Amino acid sequence: MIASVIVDVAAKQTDRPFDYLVPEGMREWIEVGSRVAVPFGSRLIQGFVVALSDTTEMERSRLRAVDHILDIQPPLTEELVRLGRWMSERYLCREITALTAMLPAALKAKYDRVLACASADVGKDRGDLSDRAQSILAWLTEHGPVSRDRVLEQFPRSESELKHLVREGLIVEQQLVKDRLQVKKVLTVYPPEPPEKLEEALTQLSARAVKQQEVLRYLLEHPEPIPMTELAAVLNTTSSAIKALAEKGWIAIRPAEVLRDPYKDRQFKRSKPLPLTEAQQQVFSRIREAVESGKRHAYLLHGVTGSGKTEIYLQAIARCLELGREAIVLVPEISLTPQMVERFKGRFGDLVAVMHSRLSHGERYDEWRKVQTAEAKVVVGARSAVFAPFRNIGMIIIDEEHETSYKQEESPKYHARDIAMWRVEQHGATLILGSATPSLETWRAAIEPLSGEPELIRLALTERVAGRPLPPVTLVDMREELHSGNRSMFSRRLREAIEERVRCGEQTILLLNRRGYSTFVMCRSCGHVCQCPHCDISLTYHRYTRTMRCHYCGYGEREALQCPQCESPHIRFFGTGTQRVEEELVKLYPGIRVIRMDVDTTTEKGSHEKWLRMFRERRADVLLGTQMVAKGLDFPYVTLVGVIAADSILRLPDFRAAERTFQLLTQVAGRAGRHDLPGEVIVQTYAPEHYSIVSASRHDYEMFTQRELMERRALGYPPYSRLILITLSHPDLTKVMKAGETVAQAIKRIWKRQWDEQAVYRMQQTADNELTVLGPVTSPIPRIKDRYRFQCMVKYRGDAASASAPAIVKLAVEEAERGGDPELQLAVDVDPYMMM
DNA sequence: AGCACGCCGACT
DNA sequence: GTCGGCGTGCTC
Repeated sequence: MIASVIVDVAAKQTDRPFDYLVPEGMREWIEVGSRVAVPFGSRLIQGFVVALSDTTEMERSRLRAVDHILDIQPPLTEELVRLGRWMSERYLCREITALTAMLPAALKAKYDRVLACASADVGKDRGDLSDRAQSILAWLTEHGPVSRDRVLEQFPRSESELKHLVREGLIVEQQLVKDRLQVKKVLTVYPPEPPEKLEEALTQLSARAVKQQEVLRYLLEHPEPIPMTELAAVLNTTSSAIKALAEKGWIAIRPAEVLRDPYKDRQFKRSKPLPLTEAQQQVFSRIREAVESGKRHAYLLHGVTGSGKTEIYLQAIARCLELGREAIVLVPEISLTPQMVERFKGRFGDLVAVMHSRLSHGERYDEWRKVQTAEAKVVVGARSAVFAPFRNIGMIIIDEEHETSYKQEESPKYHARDIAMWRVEQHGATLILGSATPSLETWRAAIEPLSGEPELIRLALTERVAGRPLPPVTLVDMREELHSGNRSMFSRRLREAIEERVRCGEQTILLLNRRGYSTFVMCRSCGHVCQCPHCDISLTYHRYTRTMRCHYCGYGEREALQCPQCESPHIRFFGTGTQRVEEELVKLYPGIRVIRMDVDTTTEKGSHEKWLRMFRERRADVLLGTQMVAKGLDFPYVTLVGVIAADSILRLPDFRAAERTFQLLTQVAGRAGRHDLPGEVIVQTYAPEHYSIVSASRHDYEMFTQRELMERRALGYPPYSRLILITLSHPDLTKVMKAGETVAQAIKRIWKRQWDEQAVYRMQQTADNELTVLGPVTSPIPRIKDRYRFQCMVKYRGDAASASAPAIVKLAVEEAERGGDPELQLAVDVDPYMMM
């Protein structure tokens, strides 16, 4: 039997399967998806089995054998292996990169080499060896098998000596492939078999050993193994009483493996399905029918904030579970709050596995294990949960479908929506994309299909549950504020509104868009802005450390006290950071209780939840923060939402800037007045007439979409085309420009060749096909870490172009790489979100 | 990506 | 004459 293996080396030359013999005894264990250790060159590395067969293209004598299998159960399914292949073609990444992205980090390989003396007397009478070699041998004899790194620590720079000793056969080297996984063990009490033996112990026990008697009686009644701390807790005693029994030999205490459960100490109130409104009911029956059909269906669930989408998800999942199938729910990282988890755990209890980045590696692995072993049937998680290794998926839900965090910005640069579409197809499952403000790509797929049937069917929820109205939105023109002499960042309107809430004990959420308004340091006398010497980016001011830092390369320097250019002392930081807003708030209303949530205050584990809990318990008047306060939060006493500067993203050089502005404003507006108290939203802006701001203030998605689609169509941007961004970087400016030119030319040439060759095929195409290359042009950040950056943008539309664009780009990039310049770096982003 | 192999200059 | 610098090419 031959196993084709994708090896754990993310390089172009090794990005293909390598064939290995499967030893006799391994045949019944090895599967497609198995993680194996294989010899590769002179080392032993990890790999994934992607195919099993009886044939190979290789000369059989040249094959080596699989060393061993690394898991009892394969971590990948056959479906996920195929998905990996597809991703590598679609996103132009290495196959191993795609496969690794599907697994918890705990399964990432760790390599270790262990050295030991070949025999005990090996160092004796070897006058031919160097002194150092002899002392290494002596040391190894004493310390036994030791990792190679440890030996090198003890004897620095002795690599060649070690190699020599191994070759001479004096030292044996063993290579290990391990994972980063730490299995958690707790001391567990094991009663004897049969437990009746304990009765004898009871008679022999001293009458004074009350606690020990209690322990025995408890174990007689509950003879299953129990963690020692838990036993001690139930009986209100300490481990010493239990240990005493173990010492007498009546019971055994052994460490046992446990799965970490990050939510084990929390009680989840069991919830029952809520009655649905008529609108909800209509939507639900459509989805239920789809799930019951067992065929692929895809829906856009377009519901205003507070329209009860989550309840529909819950009931649809319940139906899915009844049919014996599994469900995946994706939620943006930022809204994966305890509240959110509680809703799912409350309904489905232990059938739910939760996956998000705030879990430790171990916790994450254990949640993943629950899915793998089919102990869990529902996964609620952020982006990467779309790879949950289920075998019979009935439904995938992507909540807040428009969120940009579904796009991974590192390789593999996948979009969870694409992956979900692919998997739904494989499983004959139902896909639900939920949003109040669908992305334009999704909207168009539902409303304005390119040809024939729409890819998505739109289901709408236009009313909030219980008929609560959407809060009125007031736009405040900040230019007018300035003209009438108000130079503070708060308009009079917002100031009064906050004051009123504080007075009557209600709460306020304040949103500050930090992007585009970061705190740069500028000289007021000559206008000089402090910049990073390695990147073309202004430095960001950090108040507590009194430093200026570069967000791209980490460069930092002391705060400038005078202008480096004109030596004026009038240098200070600018921009509206959350800290400044907080300061001004406190100045305006002494004693006001403000919770500030931004990167600075939420890095610590659990701090995010801590702040939100504080706010929920009304121990603060104002919750002030960046984007993270805009999403998904639900606080009954919040009756005011203020947006400090609505248009800060609007000016970014990004064709999605208007869409992002609209989405953010709509989301944040939805935070007010979600319960019995009516809400109000105040939006401060310098562009009160911009359509994204006007339509958001009217809660009018269609008005926005209509206008925005017009703009996109006129400029040929997505969803009327698709993009591939190629970024090139090099320390040498001329070389990167030249490489960019090579790539652009190659793409044009290959496309033209295909076009000519496929003239017949083209005739059959109904949609017009087009593929153009923009650039090379300087990247929006022209230099990072002393490397110059250029980019080419490939823009294409039509079926034929869409089918071949990634492959064309791949060929072109390979052509540029063949130039052989090791300093040249190329990065490809298919369907990019960040144009930087 | 590692790692071995191999071919040239500076040392015991 | 050997050690060790890093350029080349391969890994089933």
